[in-house]
Amino acid sequence: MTDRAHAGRAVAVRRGGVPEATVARLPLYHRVLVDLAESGVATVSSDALATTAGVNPAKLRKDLSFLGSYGTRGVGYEVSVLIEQIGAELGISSEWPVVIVGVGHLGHALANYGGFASRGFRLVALFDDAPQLVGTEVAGLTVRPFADLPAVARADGVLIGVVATPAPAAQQVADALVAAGVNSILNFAPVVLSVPPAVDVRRVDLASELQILAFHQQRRGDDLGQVAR
Amino acid sequence: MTDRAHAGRAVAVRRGGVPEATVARLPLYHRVLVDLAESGVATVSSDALATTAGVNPAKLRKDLSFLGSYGTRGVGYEVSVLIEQIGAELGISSEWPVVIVGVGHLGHALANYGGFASRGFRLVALFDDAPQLVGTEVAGLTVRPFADLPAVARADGVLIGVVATPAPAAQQVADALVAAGVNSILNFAPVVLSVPPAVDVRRVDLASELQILAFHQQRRGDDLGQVAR
DNA sequence: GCAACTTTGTGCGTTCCTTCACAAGCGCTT
DNA sequence: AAGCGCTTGTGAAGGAACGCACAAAGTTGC
Repeated sequence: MTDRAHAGRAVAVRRGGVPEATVARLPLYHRVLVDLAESGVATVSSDALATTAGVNPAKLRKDLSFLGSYGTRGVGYEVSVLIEQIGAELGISSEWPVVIVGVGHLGHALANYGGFASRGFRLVALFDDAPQLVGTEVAGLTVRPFADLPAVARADGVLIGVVATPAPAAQQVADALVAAGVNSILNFAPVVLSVPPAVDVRRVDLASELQILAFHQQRRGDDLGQVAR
Repeated sequence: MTDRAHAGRAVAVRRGGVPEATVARLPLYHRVLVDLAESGVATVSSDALATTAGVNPAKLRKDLSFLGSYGTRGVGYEVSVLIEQIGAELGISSEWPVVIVGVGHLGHALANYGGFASRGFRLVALFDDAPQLVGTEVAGLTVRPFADLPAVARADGVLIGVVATPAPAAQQVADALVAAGVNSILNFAPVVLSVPPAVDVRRVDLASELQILAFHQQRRGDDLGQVAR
């Protein structure tokens, strides 16, 4: 999973010491809960919520227990309360300024992704150096040349950046992001970024995901003595 | 019934028993190794490879040991051998036919992703029901109406599908994929898909990834006594 | 006010994963 | 051919995560 050993020893169950595995599931719970709320559901049991989210009920309860005790025995959880508590834990209350670098198809897709605001993010700028893109408007923002990054980053206090460039450009983009004070990077380029230890990088890679699926698929096939056609 | 039944524990580490955590890292190693090979590197030590991939050297060696013993003590690993062995384990040798449903910006980005062929995948069809898209050519393929899915899936033996539609359409797309014999789904839509137990779904969600980053960012800020924003 | 019922919160055993540390093995040098 | 330096492969220890199972705690109905 993640071997981002944050602070090394801080993982102990201190105040706010939510296990990494739990953190990774909180956004999922949040999403499911918001959907429930929109469907008019006011209260939900751990069993029902766990089924919807596709996890084990006991695991769900334990995850939620790290945030505090917000359930009512015999009844369940109030959806709105959970949404608020998970949101608080994830920092949705504050509004994180985010920049996207690279406005190809992927950058477009990300920029037009509707869920930024409702999840605590504000897209503040799009960068790309392609002349035919600079100056055009995408998702209500004007695409700016990458050279503008430092100014924007400092002006808006940007700490989170998304790399959606082709692989060859990714490393130097990351370097520039780090130099501009960004220390959380979401990397969609199929390369391993080299950054200072203080910078947190998450990598999202289509091919890796497909290969993991293919591995399981292959194993299933082997078990049945079948051959992938 | 399987080896698992009459084997206490050792067999779990035997042929085909690669731990899930290791499987998730193999594509990363593969990618790094291919990059090394293209740079003309012929041999690499676990330390060097681990540094490049950003993992612990011992973990890397243990991961590789599940595939067999392909290193030379005192020297390291031959890059080409590792690429081949990891490829074999991941099923890169065979060529998995893949379909993408949804040809918006994200679908475009995925379709134009160059790494399919080199990683054992062959993109066989793109589906979208938008009239202005059907019939157009994307990434060398003609976009087809979603109704064509069953025919294509059976003709090509498609077992892996990518959902790149907006959230509201995702569930029914998934249902159709399953009905057409697809049992590995990569889901980019921000919803939890409900599928039969035999179907393997992996979810890739921009917002979740950002929220995990934000959580760590927030925790770092808290540690320093800072306030977000 | 009490009993029956429901659901949470969690202690505990189990499994999985990670990391350390070192013996075994290989090539190079002398 | 023997010793030296380097790197792999892995035993073992320590953590982290999972999930069962149940007591605690609340609600509902009478």
